[in-house]
Amino acid sequence: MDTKKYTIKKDVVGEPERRVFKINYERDLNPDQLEVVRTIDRPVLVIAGAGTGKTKTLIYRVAYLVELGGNPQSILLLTFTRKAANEMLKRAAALLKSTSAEQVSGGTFHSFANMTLRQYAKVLGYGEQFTILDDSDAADVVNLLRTRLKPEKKAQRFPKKETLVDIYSRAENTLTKIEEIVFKEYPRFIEQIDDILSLKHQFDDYKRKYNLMDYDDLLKNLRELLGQNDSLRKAVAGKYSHIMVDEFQDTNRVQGEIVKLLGQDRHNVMVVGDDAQSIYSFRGANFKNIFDFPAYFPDCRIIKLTENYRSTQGILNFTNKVIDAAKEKYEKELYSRKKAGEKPAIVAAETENVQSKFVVQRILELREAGSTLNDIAVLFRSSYLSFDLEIELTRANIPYVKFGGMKLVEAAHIKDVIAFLRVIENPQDAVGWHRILLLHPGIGPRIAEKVLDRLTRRTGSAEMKGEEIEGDIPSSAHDLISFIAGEGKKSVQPIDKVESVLRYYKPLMQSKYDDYPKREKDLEMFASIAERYRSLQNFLADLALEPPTESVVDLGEKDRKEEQITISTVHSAKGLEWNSVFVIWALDGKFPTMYATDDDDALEEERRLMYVACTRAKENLYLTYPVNVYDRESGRIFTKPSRFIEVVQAEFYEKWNLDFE
DNA sequence: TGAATATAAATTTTT
DNA sequence: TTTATATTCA
Repeated sequence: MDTKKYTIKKDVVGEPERRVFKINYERDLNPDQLEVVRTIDRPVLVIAGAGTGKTKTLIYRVAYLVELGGNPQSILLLTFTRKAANEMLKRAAALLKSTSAEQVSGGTFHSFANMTLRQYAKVLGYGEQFTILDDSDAADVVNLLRTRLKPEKKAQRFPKKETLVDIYSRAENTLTKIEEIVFKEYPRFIEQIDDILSLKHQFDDYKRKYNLMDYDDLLKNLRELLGQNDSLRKAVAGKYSHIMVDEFQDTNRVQGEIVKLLGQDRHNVMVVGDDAQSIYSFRGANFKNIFDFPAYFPDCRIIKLTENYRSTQGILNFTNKVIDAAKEKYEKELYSRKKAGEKPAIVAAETENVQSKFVVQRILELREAGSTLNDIAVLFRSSYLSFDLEIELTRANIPYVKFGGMKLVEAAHIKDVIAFLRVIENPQDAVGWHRILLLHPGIGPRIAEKVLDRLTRRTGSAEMKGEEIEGDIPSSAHDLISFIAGEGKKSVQPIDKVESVLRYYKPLMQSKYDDYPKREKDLEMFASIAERYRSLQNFLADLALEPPTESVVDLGEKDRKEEQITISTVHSAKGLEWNSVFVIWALDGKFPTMYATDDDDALEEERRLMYVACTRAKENLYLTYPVNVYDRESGRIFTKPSRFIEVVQAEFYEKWNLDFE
């Protein structure tokens, strides 16, 4: 009997002509975008300039895969922020007129790492109920260890705890040696390199001992997990038919490695990025990941998106010039078919307050002219630069949300409450213990450590009882210990535990802070967030990984106001757009910040930051700066506009001179 | 003498 | 708002 071999081609489902799609991809997308959407059988690198419909293309690709019959859960979307991920999923669902796109897997690298590690922590010798340390927690641990080291070292000045954490974090994220980081970035501490290194070891040991992971550990451990165990990597990566990574220029080397490992077997990775918008190198991001991608995946297709749908040609001419001066980049000149529009305006104000008044008045005029407040944003380099403006906005009754800067979970009183919860969840959490012990009158660092010492000796065994801690410690410490022990035993919803903690904490807070009524509102806010959770562990993980992004001041009042302008740091404005954008403090010394002016790489990053800021604008762009600023720190007077504006020829902008009535 | 509290100084950007 | 230093208290 004859047998004949007959093969069904892999991409028969991929042939668009044969299927009827709900979405008309040819009509909605330009040829480049269409190619991105339809290239689903190999790695893809998309170089997408600002405003070129990057998000739209990603959404359409998700929709396309789902329409081809793909299971949404097997699509993994790694984005930079949860805000971005949610936004994307919502839009994809709307496009498909179904909710299936909401099932797409995804989140930030850190949350993905958290998810995976909770499952496989044991492989690495961790317990799966590990606690996540945020930056300031990590700094607290380092500080704890540092003070133990200190007594003999008092003569020399040793790096501050934040500096130490920064050094360690950079080393991890860029896969370089601590020695090298110190040598390059902090030469003044070279002599103390031995202490810095040994402290790092103690830090690592400590985290392991108490089952703690900081942000860097999440990534490092995920990479280790995928890199060292073939079958495990196949199990994790095998869950996904397609992997897409947004904002690839802002990934660091460890994240880059993770992407490689995930795509190693199936070559099913698509990454999107714009080297001109890389603004997170201070966190170890390396836009060279973009250049490395084709080297690692030689079969990848590179697609550039250069048609800009966001800004008028007038704004593009300006922003193209700003980025032109950059040293190393993928060449691409953005163009737009929108009308020429107004040229960007550069406005010199006499003082900071005049600058604020100008912005306020202009906002009111734009509103008169029919713009909604939601279409207006004010951007700045550093969060403190908006203080004066905020006062003027309030005075003029213009509602606003602020992004960037201090977040709810960073406020001291919220951190206190979180520390209580963490200790209840994980009694081994020494950092948490330390913090809540110090809240009690009569307990300072010394006594706190004494108590901790006795506690940790005990926690190895079953439960702890306040009475067992004998000796000369204040009765308030006994009260605290029995309170925690009591709460730990209860099996109730997270919100109930929060309520008990608040009852216990409020008197302490009132004696510690004079402005406690204001803080009580934050606590209520916090409790209402807790209500959404069914597990304390998830609640705490989310607080560390995906905290509410709005700043403290706005959270409570948010829902009252329908229309509001956005004020934001440039970093937090990434990926967003508005009709009218004000960039305030475009002053040399503030933007670029003077910390960057003697470092070429840092300066390049500042330039890209300015580029990101200006490309947020669709129609109106205003750059303002006060001309007479005395900087207390450096003792210098700043008078010149940002050097990034200075290089642009005068024909590409208008200069406005302010006059008074 | 050691430890808690009062006082003074300083502050980029974020998962 | 937090962190290093000076001062006061036990």
